[in-house]
Amino acid sequence: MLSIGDLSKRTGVKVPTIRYYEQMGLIEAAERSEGNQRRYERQDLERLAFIRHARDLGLDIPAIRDLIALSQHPDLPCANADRIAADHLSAVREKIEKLKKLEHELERIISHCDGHSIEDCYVIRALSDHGLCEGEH
Amino acid sequence: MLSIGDLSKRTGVKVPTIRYYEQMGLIEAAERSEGNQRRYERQDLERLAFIRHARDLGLDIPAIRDLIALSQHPDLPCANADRIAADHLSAVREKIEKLKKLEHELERIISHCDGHSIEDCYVIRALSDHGLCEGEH
DNA sequence: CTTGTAGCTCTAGTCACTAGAGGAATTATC
DNA sequence: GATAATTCCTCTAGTGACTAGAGCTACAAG
Repeated sequence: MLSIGDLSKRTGVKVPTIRYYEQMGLIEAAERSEGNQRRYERQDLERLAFIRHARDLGLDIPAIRDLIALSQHPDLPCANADRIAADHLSAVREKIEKLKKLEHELERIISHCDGHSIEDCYVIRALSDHGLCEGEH
Repeated sequence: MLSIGDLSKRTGVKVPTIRYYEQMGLIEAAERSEGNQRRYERQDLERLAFIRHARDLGLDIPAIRDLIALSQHPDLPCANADRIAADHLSAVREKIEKLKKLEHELERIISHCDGHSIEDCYVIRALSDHGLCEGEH
């Protein structure tokens, strides 16, 4: 039987976050000690590690809820789980594309600035005048 | 003299967002009509376009506040403005790196899944068992 | 038995908006 | 000039995934 602090140390998920996940329905409400403190078992450890892992991959809570639900029906086809992952992958790729555009624009603006006064500062001027930009954003 | 709606149409910034920017101190409190409605001038249009542009580049509100303050001292050196942009560029690059790692991990997980049952689903298994991952995350 | 740590609940704060309620002002139409 | 439609006002609360803090209780060590 683990306390919430033990669970936290073993999974790297902070104590308030564990309580938050319980509230969000990602983990079942834990059993309690006589003094009303949460007590966990190995099962909960695994569940929380799963959640942690999915969060690290950037999945949001509704997606994780879905994956947990799916994982409890081992006999179903896994197309749905694959779809959740694939959709997330698309979203990640889109974000990368957007950020790359920003990266290039920022590089360009910065490299154009000669570093003298604000009056001539290309950073400020580029922000003031969209016409100095390349591409749309 | 423009109404808030006119300003919104011309800059692409939504009406409530304009009011929000006023509240955040990014734009000065506008003059009011007799009936207490905001009235704007060309100056405000330019300021708002500047803000919009900076937000599109991903700068946060405190950074924009700083840039606005700087832009009002044309005689100062522009090192500070450049630094804000350069710091933001670093942050953008870090995000890209993190997302690329996620992208690869997701690709790997998805490609390993044979698409049959949840029981064997690599997506679910990879989440359950960190040992199946490459790299740290 | 006391002290210190860890636990409990509940509320509010983060960021940059967005949505909605309930009411007043302005503009367009008749 | 009356009415209707649209826009505007303020204020509050909600978003996601936590995080911080207040005020209190439980438990372990010495």
